[in-house]
Amino acid sequence: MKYDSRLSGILHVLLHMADEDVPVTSEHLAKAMRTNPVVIRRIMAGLRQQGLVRSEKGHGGGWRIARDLSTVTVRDIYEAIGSPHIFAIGNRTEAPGCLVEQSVNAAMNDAFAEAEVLLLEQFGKVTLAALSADFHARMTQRANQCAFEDQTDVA
Amino acid sequence: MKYDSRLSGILHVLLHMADEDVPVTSEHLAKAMRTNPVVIRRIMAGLRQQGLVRSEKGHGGGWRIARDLSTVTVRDIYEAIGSPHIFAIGNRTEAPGCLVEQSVNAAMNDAFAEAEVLLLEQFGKVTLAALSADFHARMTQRANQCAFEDQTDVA
DNA sequence: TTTCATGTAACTTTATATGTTGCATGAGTT
DNA sequence: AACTCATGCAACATATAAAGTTACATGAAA
Repeated sequence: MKYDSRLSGILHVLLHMADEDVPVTSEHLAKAMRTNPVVIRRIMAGLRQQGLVRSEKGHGGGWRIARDLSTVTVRDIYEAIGSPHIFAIGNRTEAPGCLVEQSVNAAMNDAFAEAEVLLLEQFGKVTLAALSADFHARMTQRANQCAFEDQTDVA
Repeated sequence: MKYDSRLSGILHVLLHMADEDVPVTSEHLAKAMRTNPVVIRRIMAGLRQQGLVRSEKGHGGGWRIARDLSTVTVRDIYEAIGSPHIFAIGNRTEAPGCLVEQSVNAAMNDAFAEAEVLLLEQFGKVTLAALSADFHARMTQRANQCAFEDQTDVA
């Protein structure tokens, strides 16, 4: 199955950025995430529009987080990237005139709607600050690996 | 966006079948759903393994529902087709050694897990009998169109 | 003015759900 | 027995969207 990994990818990138005092380049982030700099820019472009990150060109340029981590939730990020569809299994829409289809869709939509509400509530409870704290807790536990710089080789 | 429409497609097909006393051919179902008979057979093959439907070859053959509609829930169907992934947005798994990734995944997985439980609970409450009843209620309301046979032209 | 980094459009690749063809198998009909 | 109809199934083709890539323009710092 194929996933739209933008959300977790973005969270990943933001947490890496949060641990840097200087702007981080797309290339650096791309290496850490084993992807392409352009993909990073594409992801970040949307977030910049929402004021979540800033970009700087030229020497010493790169990406910086624009807001306090404690004021941004996973839900904010989700909405900043355009609230993509959450579910992989959806309703057929090919025969909207069919009453059977309408009955099925009605039942399914109710279920999906409730699950979506719950999921977004959960997302709303998780701040980037909390994620960062969790990450640092893991870091001290296993003081061995990771940290952003290592990602070039490891991640 | 692209959906895995198997679940709603199957529900659709089953409800159509439920309204027929004789076996329904793959070709008939395919026309009703504007798809290919082979696609129908592919879908139904899994359900037959679970004992939800029966198939008969040759003259007068086709598909028949094997169980009482009131004993089958949407959740049963979902599980019968192999419990496909529910969410379109998932976790990256490309850097499992990265602690940032682990933190992100942990938080996301919790949220997803809760939403999944809720969704499946909802699915478990909806029987095929209930869906069928809802369909028939719509039928009597708008007595004009639909019914299975019409699907050849309309649906 | 050279270097470095983002900005963006256009294109390519890849994954996968879906659609299609062809033929084998088995059940009923004539 | 021969014929027709339907499923069973493998193999191949198509469509679509995410992800990756290339190329070049723009702007900032050295």
